[in-house]
Amino acid sequence: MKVLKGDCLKLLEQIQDESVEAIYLDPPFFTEKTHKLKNRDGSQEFSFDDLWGCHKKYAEFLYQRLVHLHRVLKSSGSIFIHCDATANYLIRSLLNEVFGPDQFRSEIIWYYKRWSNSKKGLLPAHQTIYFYSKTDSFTFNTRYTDYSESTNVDQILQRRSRDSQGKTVYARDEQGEVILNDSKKGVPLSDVWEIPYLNPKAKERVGYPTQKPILLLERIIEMATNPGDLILDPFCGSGTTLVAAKLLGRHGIGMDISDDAVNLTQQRLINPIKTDSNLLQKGRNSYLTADKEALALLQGLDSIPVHRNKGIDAILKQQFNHKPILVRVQKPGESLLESIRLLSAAAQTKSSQLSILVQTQQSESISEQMIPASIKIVHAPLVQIKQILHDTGKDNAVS
Amino acid sequence: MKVLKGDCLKLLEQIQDESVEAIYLDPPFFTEKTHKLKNRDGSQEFSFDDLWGCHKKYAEFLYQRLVHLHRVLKSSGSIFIHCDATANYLIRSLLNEVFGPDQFRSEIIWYYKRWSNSKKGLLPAHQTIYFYSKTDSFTFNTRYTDYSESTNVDQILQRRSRDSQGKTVYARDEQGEVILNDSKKGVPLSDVWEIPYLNPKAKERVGYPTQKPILLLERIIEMATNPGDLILDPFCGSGTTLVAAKLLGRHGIGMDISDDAVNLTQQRLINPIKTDSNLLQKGRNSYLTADKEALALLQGLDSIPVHRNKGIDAILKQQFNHKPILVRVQKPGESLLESIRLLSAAAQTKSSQLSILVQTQQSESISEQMIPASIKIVHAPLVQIKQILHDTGKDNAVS
DNA sequence: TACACCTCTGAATCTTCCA
DNA sequence: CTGGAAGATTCAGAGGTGT
Repeated sequence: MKVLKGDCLKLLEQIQDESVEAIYLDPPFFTEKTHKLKNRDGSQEFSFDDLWGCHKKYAEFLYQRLVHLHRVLKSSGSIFIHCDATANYLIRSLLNEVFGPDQFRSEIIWYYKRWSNSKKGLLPAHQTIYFYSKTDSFTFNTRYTDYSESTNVDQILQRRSRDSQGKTVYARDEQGEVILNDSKKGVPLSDVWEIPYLNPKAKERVGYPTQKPILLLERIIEMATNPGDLILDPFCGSGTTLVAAKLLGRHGIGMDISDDAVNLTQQRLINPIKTDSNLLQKGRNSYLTADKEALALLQGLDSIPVHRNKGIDAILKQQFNHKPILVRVQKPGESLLESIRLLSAAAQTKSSQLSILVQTQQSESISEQMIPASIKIVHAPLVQIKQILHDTGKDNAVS
Repeated sequence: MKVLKGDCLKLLEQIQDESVEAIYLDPPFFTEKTHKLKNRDGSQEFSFDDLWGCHKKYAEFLYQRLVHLHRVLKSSGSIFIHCDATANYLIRSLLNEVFGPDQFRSEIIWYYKRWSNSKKGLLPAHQTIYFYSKTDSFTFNTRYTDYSESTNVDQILQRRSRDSQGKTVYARDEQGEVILNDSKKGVPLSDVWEIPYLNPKAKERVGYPTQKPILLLERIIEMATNPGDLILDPFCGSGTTLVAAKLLGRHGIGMDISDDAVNLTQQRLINPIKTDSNLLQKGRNSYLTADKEALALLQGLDSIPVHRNKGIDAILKQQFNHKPILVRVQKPGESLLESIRLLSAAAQTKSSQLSILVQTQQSESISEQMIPASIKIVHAPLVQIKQILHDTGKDNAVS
């Protein structure tokens, strides 16, 4: 691991041709003031130079460095450029210029959930990483994702058979459930990655403005290099790339023009802290306490699903007496009284004055007095249907 | 709804300045190959004339049209351009030129799950839509989504304030009790949208190469326009934009240079929109299909699921008078009477003497006489809950 | 007009508490 | 003591407000 201080343009001169397996960079973006619009009537002939406009300086800056980066890359090497939303199109053109359009591999979308704000418009929740290789024979380790994470993929993994008309259909067992394929290889990683944003509470955080999650870099490094390979980050900032490289047994060279960045990086390399994302490790589904079946019963209702809370499955968006309206769906094998108890407890802590319990199981009749006034009970279709069958059965003794 | 045949450059001249609220376009992509796709029965063939010799020619082609599109847009209007991965950076530059970089609103990422393992590298699974507005005061209807699974909604409901050190803490009243927030709407929609790719088997599919899911268009239209507004699609293709616009009560103008596209669009607009309507409703409830939704309501019932379009969703294993007991779940956007009619018809052919209808929508009260004796109606939780809210609202005039 | 400061916000962690 | 659930905390980014 080497961390060099200075402008990477100069520092790169010391790096040998074709010596680096992978490059990751998150170049600084110069925010320049907007340029004026020219004639919009379309009368004038279109010129490509216009597109560059005032960004010429920045383009030049990056272009020079990209040329060097291309030079030091091995023929099996790849480059990953992390882009600002305002500059990605610019960087893309430069990459096409330096690496060639044929060497474009992927436009990786890193997306995440984030705090919202009152912005008018869509909440920005992704960043772009361009992936180019130097030649067509580039190092690439295919990575598979767990297919169980996504229900859509489940469908793809369903076993197929032919129906009576000879059409391909999904195979189903006697219960009508789909049968899954045996293959457990998983789904090849796509170019859309959900990786949690570096959380405000994460210990991994070192306070650097554009700090990236180690998990993001790990994925890139594992994908494009093998252990022992050399990785270069010409704008290393807080040094996440090098930390990830070290954790994965790769070599690394970092460069930054700022003293602080270089110091920070060296410090982090001595004692790398990586917060294992609970979310990523266990998967989103591990948080779900309000199970799918329960929420399905509430479909169409204007409600907020509630997880991480045993007593309730949802809160209505509507309020009652300025207090939340809680909803619980009776769970299988749970007595009605137990349901009422759990819901009552939740209602108390949330000072709710109106709660709704969806009864899903037929039960012993319980006295009205055992139901708190603030709890209303509604019946799942199943319960009502069974009641109907029971009633008609009495009249009409045929099963 | 108007569908015009011809090059949109010419056709746009007929459109008044500042008369359109939103524009969606999916311009022909820059590819060397021609898009050709046979209709499923092989009878018809669609083709694009999208052989652009070089980038410059393509850029010029698009630039001229963008200038006109900018002109016809109202000052509160927005434009959405659907981009191919190979051309998005180019289109982005053109938009900056014509609309101005300050009018960039979002880079929308539409992603979907796919299955393929043929390629070395990452599986492409997204497309980009650029969202620019004409001015800063653009029409925008915020849409809300669920909170993340890892979010403790319970906490979100509590009001917060700052303590003496300026740290954020929960607000408490004099008794030390937490103060609750007003009702929450959820999280504003982000710029990353997961929308399933058009299933090759979907009925929606009409055989046009780049057809987009109607759900995608629905989201854009609802976001950027209000009912009665005018929407323009200068490369309307199979007409999904216009269909979505019509279903949402907006006006629309479509243009396409191909006879096939214009005919197809007109056909889709004239034809009963029922299929589209169903699909539109289907998409509204995140990822559950109408089938699954219906089954969810019937969970735990000892029944045999039945394929759709036969008036029924399930047949109970139990019988009544040695005849099957049929179950139908009222579909979104379907009136109760319509449901009864469909179920009755099915009951007749199956000579069922007892059928059950699960009412999922609140409805006008209908007289008992309109319900055949053999049909029993049960209520989905949603209906019962709305009734409770209605009743308590009357007693307790606080929302 | 320009700018500093305050307010509001949701994700996902960290911390505490309880059985 | 331990594991897990419930509760608390932090940050960044946009808008609003006041000087």
